[in-house]
Amino acid sequence: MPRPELPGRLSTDVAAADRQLSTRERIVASALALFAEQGFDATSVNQIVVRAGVAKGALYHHFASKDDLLYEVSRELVDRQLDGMNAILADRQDTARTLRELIRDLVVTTAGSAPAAKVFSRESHRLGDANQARVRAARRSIHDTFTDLVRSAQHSGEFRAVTSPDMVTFTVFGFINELPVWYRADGPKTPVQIADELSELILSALMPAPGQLPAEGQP
Amino acid sequence: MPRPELPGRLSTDVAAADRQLSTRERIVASALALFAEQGFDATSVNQIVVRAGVAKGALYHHFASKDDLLYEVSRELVDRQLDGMNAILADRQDTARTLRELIRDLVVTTAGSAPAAKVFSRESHRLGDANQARVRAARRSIHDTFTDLVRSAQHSGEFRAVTSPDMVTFTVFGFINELPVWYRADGPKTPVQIADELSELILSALMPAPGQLPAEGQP
DNA sequence: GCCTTGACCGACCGGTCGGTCGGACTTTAG
DNA sequence: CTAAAGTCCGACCGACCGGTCGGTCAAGGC
Repeated sequence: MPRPELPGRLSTDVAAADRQLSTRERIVASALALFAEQGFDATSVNQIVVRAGVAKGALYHHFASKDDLLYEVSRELVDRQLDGMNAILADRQDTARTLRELIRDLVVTTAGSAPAAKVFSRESHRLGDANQARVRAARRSIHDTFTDLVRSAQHSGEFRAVTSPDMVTFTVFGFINELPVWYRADGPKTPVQIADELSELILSALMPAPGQLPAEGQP
Repeated sequence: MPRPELPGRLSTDVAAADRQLSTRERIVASALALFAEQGFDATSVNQIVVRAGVAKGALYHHFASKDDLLYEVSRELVDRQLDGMNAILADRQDTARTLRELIRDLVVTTAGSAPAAKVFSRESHRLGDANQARVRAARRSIHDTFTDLVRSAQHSGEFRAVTSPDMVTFTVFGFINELPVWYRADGPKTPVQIADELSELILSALMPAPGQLPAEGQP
């Protein structure tokens, strides 16, 4: 009767940056990277645990299922977007400036979490019903807030009604969702520059005046 | 020794619309529908052949692999886009009008092939290297043509340089790629209306004048 | 010293997957 | 008529999948 090998700590070499992370965090980081590279379904839980340098049991000790792992990744991203939006909406300025800040935050957050954003836009439909509902609700509220902002500014005459408010929202979020596909951190433009160009494009269409933001210390 | 059942024509009830389609076309249609509903990886070749009302062997008689099926779906879509673009570019008008027509064709094509567009934007990265390269090249040429059009119009002064040309392209194609996610054929707007609103938004930002296209029969 | 607890290990399981293949039917050519 | 080519059938295969589970072990309370 062969005596089984004594189990012990694994000694796989995990990326140096992951050394200080907890087991749970290493699992999430591995999963995120692999989901972004290969897609959710094409990634096996074995690949995840090997990359994280843990055993399969560790994964299922921290998460109920592979789906839960996808939810964790999605939740982190959406929470970050939601927090940013609420912070900006908290100290409200004129609509044009608010819109600029909203776009800037969205672009910076998305660019900074490009893998998560890529995974989310590609795989969110693979979430289980309950998790999907939670994430979609948050997502929807972001969309609606954005649309309402444009709508009310068009009503008050601050913006021209070149198009319906939904089209503006779809345009902005279409851009945002596609960003992780082409954005490179070592590309020629910083996220802030990208955001400002997008704002300029949108506001040029929406502002009745030549489209320039009024000077900072306007009387 | 049990005598095996004699193989014969299947008598599954395929959707009436698919009756006149060839076996090959039925397979592609089934695959497309299932990929759009469930995703590429989550769809098994068994599901595809059952829905198409054929046996597995028929699928592998017409296609080398499941990947090939995804390629076929992608290729059809990209070819359609490419053809539309070339037709519009063939009888060249002023840039603004060309851009409008390009956007209109893109929106109409995408809305009309919403399942294929959805599958393509979600799963194109799962294509094998060779097929992926082919499709990406076609895609790239569409992007580049669009960008060049904007760039040259900005150079000549026909368009204002509110943003760099790439941002305009990313904005338009971000919108296009996201369209199959929210577009409903029974929604309040027709594809043409959607296209015209998008054109209006983009051109309002790009045109030096108030942003209105000059009246049709202008003196 | 002993017992509980939470973290983690890894062999193992039932089931499904993409893909194969020998053969049988149908159509076309001669 | 026969032969060859083209089309399609479906049982079968080995690999691999997500998930389970009996266990090990270090730390802390008593």
